[in-house]
Amino acid sequence: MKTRETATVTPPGMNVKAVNLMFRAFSDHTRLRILNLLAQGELCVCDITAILDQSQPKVSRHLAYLRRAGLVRARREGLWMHYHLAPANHAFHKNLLHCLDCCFTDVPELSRDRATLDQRGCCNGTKERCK
Amino acid sequence: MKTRETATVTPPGMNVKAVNLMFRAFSDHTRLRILNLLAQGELCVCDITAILDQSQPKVSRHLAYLRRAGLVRARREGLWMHYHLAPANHAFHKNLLHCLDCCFTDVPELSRDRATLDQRGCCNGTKERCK
DNA sequence: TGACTATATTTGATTGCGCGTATATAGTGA
DNA sequence: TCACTATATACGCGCAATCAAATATAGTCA
Repeated sequence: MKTRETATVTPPGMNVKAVNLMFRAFSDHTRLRILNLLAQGELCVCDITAILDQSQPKVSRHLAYLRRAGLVRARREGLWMHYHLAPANHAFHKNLLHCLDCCFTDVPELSRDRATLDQRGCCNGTKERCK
Repeated sequence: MKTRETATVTPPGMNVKAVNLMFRAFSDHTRLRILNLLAQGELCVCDITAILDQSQPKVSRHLAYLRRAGLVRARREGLWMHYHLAPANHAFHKNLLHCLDCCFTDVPELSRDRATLDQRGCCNGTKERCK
């Protein structure tokens, strides 16, 4: 087994280092926008790239960061990598996800991103080449 | 009026920048330990310095950071500066404070700090020179 | 006023982070 | 096998954050 998925998941008993890692994951403009989108449901990289209007390497780099922090998980389907939020196994993690659902509804940039997602949909549904 | 206290408080309608500032404030080892202590009640700089066993300039620098982020407030009493958590005026801010109260009880380093505070007390009570 | 104490800030070096660019990898289909 | 697509990673740069040490500020008391 080459994937170290389980090793990167935050353990139930957290230390300060793991806590910092999660906070840092939320402390970046682009990563916060990505997490906000994934809170709406699973998306592939090309969707995120298109909605955020950011370069593909940049988005991939941040997704790798979020994976290492135990905040997102990936699922491969052919060429596409689908990302979704990792289930929270700690009160702290749950609390952060709660922010995405409830506390950031009035942050203009994040609601704009959600609106873009709504009207654009995700290529996952159509299985067509990414717009 | 020279103090810009009100200008640094997070506005009710938050933008991504303000959100990042708050997350960043929680993303540092020392600052997280300070916030954890202040969640137990008001403390002066010499108390924090002694409990965390960190240099005074380092603690003051991080307290200034937390003040700029709108997370703590200061009150002068003679030579002593007393710091306390700022009241939360946004759901997101409330949620972060909730982490200090509930989500981090099982983080070893933070509970150790709280235990040290309990047995040592704060110089505020005795008004004596700082140990 | 001057000595003393608690706290704040500056300085200069170092480290970490995010970026764009280029390149590598992995899967598909001919 | 080869061409193509989606995604991931390596490299090098510039900027921001952190630190220790030194110094400045502000308040107290004689």
